Amino acid sequence: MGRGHCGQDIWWHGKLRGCGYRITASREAILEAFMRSADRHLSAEDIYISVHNANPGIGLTTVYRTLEILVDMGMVFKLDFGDGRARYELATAAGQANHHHHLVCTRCKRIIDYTDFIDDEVELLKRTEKGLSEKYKFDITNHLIQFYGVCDTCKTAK
Amino acid sequence: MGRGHCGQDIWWHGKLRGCGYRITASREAILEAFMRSADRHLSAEDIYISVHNANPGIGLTTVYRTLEILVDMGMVFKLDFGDGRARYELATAAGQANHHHHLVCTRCKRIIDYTDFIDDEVELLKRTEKGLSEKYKFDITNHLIQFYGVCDTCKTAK
DNA sequence: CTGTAAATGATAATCATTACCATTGTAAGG
DNA sequence: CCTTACAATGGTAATGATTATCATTTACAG
Ligand SMILES: [Mn+2]
Ligand SMILES: [Mn+2]
Ligand SMILES: [Zn+2]
Ligand SMILES: [Zn+2]
Repeated sequence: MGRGHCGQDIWWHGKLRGCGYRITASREAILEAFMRSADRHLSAEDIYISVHNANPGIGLTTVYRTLEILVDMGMVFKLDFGDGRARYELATAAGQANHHHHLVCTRCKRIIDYTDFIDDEVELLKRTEKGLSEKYKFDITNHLIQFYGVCDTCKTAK
Repeated sequence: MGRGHCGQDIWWHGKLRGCGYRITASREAILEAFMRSADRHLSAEDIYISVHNANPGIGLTTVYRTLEILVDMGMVFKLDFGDGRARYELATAAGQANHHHHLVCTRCKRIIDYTDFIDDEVELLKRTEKGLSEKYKFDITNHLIQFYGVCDTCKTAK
């Protein structure tokens, strides 16, 4: 298990190592950028800029490459909200603290992260996953749930 | 209500007119392409090619433009499966006959349309939509549900 | 400390999607 | 059935996010 310069465990070191990846300054900086703004949906460029403050040497290519492996490993979730660029957020499995789904305004593209699940929602998802994985022999690792509609602002704006 | 050359009603004429759009040969050809392969997830280029057989004059630009208005009108659903191009399918509301969700293999990108468990899901979705639209004042028009995992083939191929 | 393969970054290439603009076609009104 | 206004079209160029290349640097096993 990796340790930071103050001695604390770094949770993601083991994950990277376990998949045969090396621990590098770029990867650390990019993960930190994610944790610094855990509430936003970052584009590759957002991360590139965010990382540049503390570490100007990191190139955009490395950001893309790192994002790809983080997505493959399941640590980061890649999202498409239809604005022409991919968005990324730290992945959280169903049941974890800040697991959430999305409410997308098709008019103004505003995104709302919601966690107000009806209690049954998690329960049903669990059952659905079980049924699907049995019938189709899939190992299900994640899900994406988004509701589309028109937000309050866009409604009243006519 | 529009009528075909044999007298039958054309279901989508009214929808287009209702939104102030004109009935054109391109739009007819594109809708027909969708109906001709209702089971696939077509890219803009797929449609362009499909349409060219019967109507070589239609340009790719028009395909993109038509897709955009069909998506805005809610007749077509735009999907992203992470292969670098948008995919489209005829939209079906929850409750309609062939409404379905997706099972996506993150390894080989295979997509399975599934309708199993839809009844349970639809019931819960209805309640969730109601709760969300009240709390966030959204008019919800659609939803996207995808499960990600590793398919049988990719598992055994290891 | 060293050797080796992974990782990086600058740059060029790719390629899906959009912007432009001159031309054509739809359909409302007479 | 004509006219007319303007929506729609299609060819082409431009855009912009993502990838590919390749020479150089770096992590880390031994
Ligand atoms: Mn989110
Ligand atoms: Mn489908
Ligand atoms: Zn809105
Ligand atoms: Zn697969």
